[in-house]
Amino acid sequence: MRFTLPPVLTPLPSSFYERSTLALAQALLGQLLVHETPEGRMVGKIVETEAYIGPYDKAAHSYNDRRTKRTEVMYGPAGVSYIYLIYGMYECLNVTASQEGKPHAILIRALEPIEGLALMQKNRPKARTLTALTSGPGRLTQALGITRELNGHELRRPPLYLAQGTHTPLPQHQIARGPRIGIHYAQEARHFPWRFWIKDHPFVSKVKHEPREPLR
DNA sequence: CCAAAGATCGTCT
DNA sequence: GACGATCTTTGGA
Repeated sequence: MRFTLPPVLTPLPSSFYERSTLALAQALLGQLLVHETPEGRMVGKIVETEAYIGPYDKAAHSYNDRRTKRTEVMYGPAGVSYIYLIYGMYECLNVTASQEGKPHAILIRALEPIEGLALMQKNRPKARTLTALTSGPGRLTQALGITRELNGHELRRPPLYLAQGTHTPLPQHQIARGPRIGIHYAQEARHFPWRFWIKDHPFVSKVKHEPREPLR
């Protein structure tokens, strides 16, 4: 580890979430996701996000006001976890956004591991490279041990919360944006540039990178 | 009740 | 680049 985090991290306040969904998707870049478990604390820096803006976004679970048991937390206040199972196998973590009644959410797509690397590896024995540990929405939840049990959790207290990153907010020139991943079915919405990532960051998912160091 | 599809990932060719 | 794993959610009969 290149640097050490303080033993106590302070959760971001609720005011952090009070901004437009697209602004929040960018503000989340560089912030820390913290999961405290009996086995230890794991911390990752958020490097990639995607916004889902319910009512008029065909890629969103809440499109066309599809209010169901699953999407219920999207309709609540901002700063709450929305965690669902995808493809019968992987959990995806979102942060709810916008005001109550507006079903917006931001998918966390990739992290850079900051603390608890050994525990993450234990949680994800299939990862053969360092980036395969947390680069992808299904990968990062597995690495940090985040499951649907934490759905609906307010992300301002243990065991799962967000904390301020060291160089945030990031300067605009370090932020890239483009179409979202894996939503080919969403017709016109698949072109919306609602995916954000830290430019040239090696942990961003689904892009060509330099060859990886093997992870033993 | 049943069928279909999915905000993914690892493995194999 | 293709394919299968795996199971919940959803919508329609």
